[in-house]
Amino acid sequence: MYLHHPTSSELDLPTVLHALSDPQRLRIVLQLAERTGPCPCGSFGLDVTKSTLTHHFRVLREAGVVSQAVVGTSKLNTLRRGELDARFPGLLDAVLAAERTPASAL
Amino acid sequence: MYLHHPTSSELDLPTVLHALSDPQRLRIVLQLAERTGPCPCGSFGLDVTKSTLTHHFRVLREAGVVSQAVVGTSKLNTLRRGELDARFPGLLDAVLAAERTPASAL
DNA sequence: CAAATAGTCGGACGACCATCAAACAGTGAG
DNA sequence: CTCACTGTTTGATGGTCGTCCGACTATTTG
Repeated sequence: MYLHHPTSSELDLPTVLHALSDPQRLRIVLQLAERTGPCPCGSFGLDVTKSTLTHHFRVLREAGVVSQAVVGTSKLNTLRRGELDARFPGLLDAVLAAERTPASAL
Repeated sequence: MYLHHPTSSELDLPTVLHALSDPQRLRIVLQLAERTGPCPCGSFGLDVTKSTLTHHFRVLREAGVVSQAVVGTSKLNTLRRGELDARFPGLLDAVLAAERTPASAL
């Protein structure tokens, strides 16, 4: 079972922005950024079905936002900070900061 | 003919990211950032129909990315840099920089 | 007034999206 | 071996998206 991950130079801005434009996926990315190590799909407390979860992680992986490694029965997810920062400097940080700041804090 | 523009605190991250996730709209935003003053919808050299153009500008305006002012027979568009930077610091700049940098320049 | 210009509106189209339910597959523990 | 766990697959549904066409409105200019 091979999992395709785009290389740094294959990263496409509209595709990445689209991957980040969904609230559930944004929640995943934020938690991934705040955790120290790789973590399985089912550990994000999202209120959606397993199949929907699979879908969201596939979108994130194919956009190049997340990398997935098969370990035993789980898929361990990691934020691809390095690649993202190389191709789109500052983008991920800005998105994370924005997501962390509620509108009320203005 | 009233045009709704969301206020700074009404700006929603997924909505803004979605507005920016389309190649045509990205082109509009980039040109808007590189120009000095407000400019009408038809001045971006996009290869789409007028009605498609209307659609894209509505998406951008309703997301709060662009502000539109009716002047005579045109609608003058301006990038809402201030509001965007206030609510999502660094986001617009990162997107613009990313859009300006081709994948080949790595 | 007539023509040209700038954009809108409604309807249509195919494509894609987020979601679910149900059945399935692989791995690890008892 | 069997059960529990993690995630996949398939198929479906309702919704949204980007796009077009054609008709329309409103403004400016001749």
